[in-house]
Amino acid sequence: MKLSQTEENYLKAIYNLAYANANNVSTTMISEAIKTKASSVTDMIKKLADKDLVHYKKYQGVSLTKIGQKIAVEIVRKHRLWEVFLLNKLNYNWDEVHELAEQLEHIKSDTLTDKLEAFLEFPTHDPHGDPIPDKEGNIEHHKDTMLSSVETEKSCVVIGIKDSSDPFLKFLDKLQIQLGSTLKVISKEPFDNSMLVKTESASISISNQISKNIFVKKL
Amino acid sequence: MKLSQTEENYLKAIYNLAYANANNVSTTMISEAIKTKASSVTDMIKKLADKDLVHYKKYQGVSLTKIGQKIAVEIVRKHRLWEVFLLNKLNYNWDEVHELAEQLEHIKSDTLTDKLEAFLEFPTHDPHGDPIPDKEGNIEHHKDTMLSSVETEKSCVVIGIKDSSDPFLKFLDKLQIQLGSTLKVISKEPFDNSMLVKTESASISISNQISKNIFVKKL
DNA sequence: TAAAATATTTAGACAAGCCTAAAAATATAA
DNA sequence: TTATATTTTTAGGCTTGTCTAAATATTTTA
Ligand SMILES: [Mn+2]
Ligand SMILES: [Mn+2]
Ligand SMILES: [Mn+2]
Ligand SMILES: [Mn+2]
Repeated sequence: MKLSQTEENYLKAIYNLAYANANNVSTTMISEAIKTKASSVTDMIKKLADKDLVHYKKYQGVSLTKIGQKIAVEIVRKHRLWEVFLLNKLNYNWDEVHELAEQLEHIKSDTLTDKLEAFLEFPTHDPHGDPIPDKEGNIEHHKDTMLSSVETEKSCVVIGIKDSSDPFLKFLDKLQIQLGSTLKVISKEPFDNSMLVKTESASISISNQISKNIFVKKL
Repeated sequence: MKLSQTEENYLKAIYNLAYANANNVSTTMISEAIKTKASSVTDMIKKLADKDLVHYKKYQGVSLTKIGQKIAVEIVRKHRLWEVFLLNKLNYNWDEVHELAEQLEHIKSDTLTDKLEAFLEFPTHDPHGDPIPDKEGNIEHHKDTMLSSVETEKSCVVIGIKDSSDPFLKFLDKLQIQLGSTLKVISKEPFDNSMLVKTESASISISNQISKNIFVKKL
């Protein structure tokens, strides 16, 4: 099945939204993710349903079919591998790779992805800590431990970023927080759920908004 | 100026045709290169002329403007750098890289091409011996010595392939002729302009059709 | 140089993907 | 349980890039 870039982008958006929200994905959610109007989404959903890539009942939202899921995961795999390439080989920063990967993920080839993966020596995670699906589409998801749920006095290691938008990544750079950073929670403020955290280089106050977006592994 | 992939492909086609033919490029030639109908070409030519990328007078064919030329060379640069990447880093063969580079050349970024070039350690030629334009668009063209014009008893080194289509490249593989191969012309057949050539591994008869498509440097 | 052949352009149509405005369905609130 | 608000779909239209068929210009041939 040969899909257009646009169709691929819809599938990926539905995949990501379904993963973050479990249930059926609404027209409006997709329209926000893709930055188009809801009416355009309805049009596309019908096309995808005709191709058996999504389950669709009018007014009830969509979910991916087996095939749709498979294709979406392939795109995610390509996206994340290209991100690794851009960071490791071309020396981009982690806040620059996403936009380029959005383009590169649509390159069509039967062999490219696997060759790229081998060249990168089979990375397991992308620059934002997201897991890279294997050739067969298997993917090892994060356990959902967020920094916000770490107890006072406990230490943890940063293993992923939930919101990997440009500004957030740049902000983390300023705090000198990166994948692999060890953080110790000094104290928590019940008032606003902010926490005082000791990084390798400083003690900083982190709002709940931020600590809810950092995946960690407790030590 | 943000161009569509299609517009970029037209500019590149015009560039290549103009380079191979010197004068104005005809509608039909473009339609054959792009594999579309002449009427579609006329439409696109008008659009490109409106954007000042080509000079166009009805029925007189087109030529690139300064800006059009600049953009075309940038695309050629990207195409050839990606071909080097695919061959050197991902271990593709020289007959497989072109199709993928056709896609990769359209990736948009202010920084990607230069970073890729640096990563590849500033290659000067692509896998088919074609010169890679530099950042400023300067390009060192082949001197046009073809194998067909080498005299009997003289030796030469293969430095480029004029027709770098799949089947021709595969054929050269079979003959064990590659970039850098040393060839010695044993004899020439005036009858059909074929030649007997000694390669590193064998003596082979080469038709004029073939010897006209191999760039060489005389020794 | 006139007729025939070929090349190019125009006219009208279509699919993909998007939009706005309006209608219909669903969800929320009184 | 109605009334109101929100979401989703439909209807109709636009742009890009393509096509076929027909008209027009240029080139070749006689
Ligand atoms: Mn990304
Ligand atoms: Mn990522
Ligand atoms: Mn090529
Ligand atoms: Mn090439």
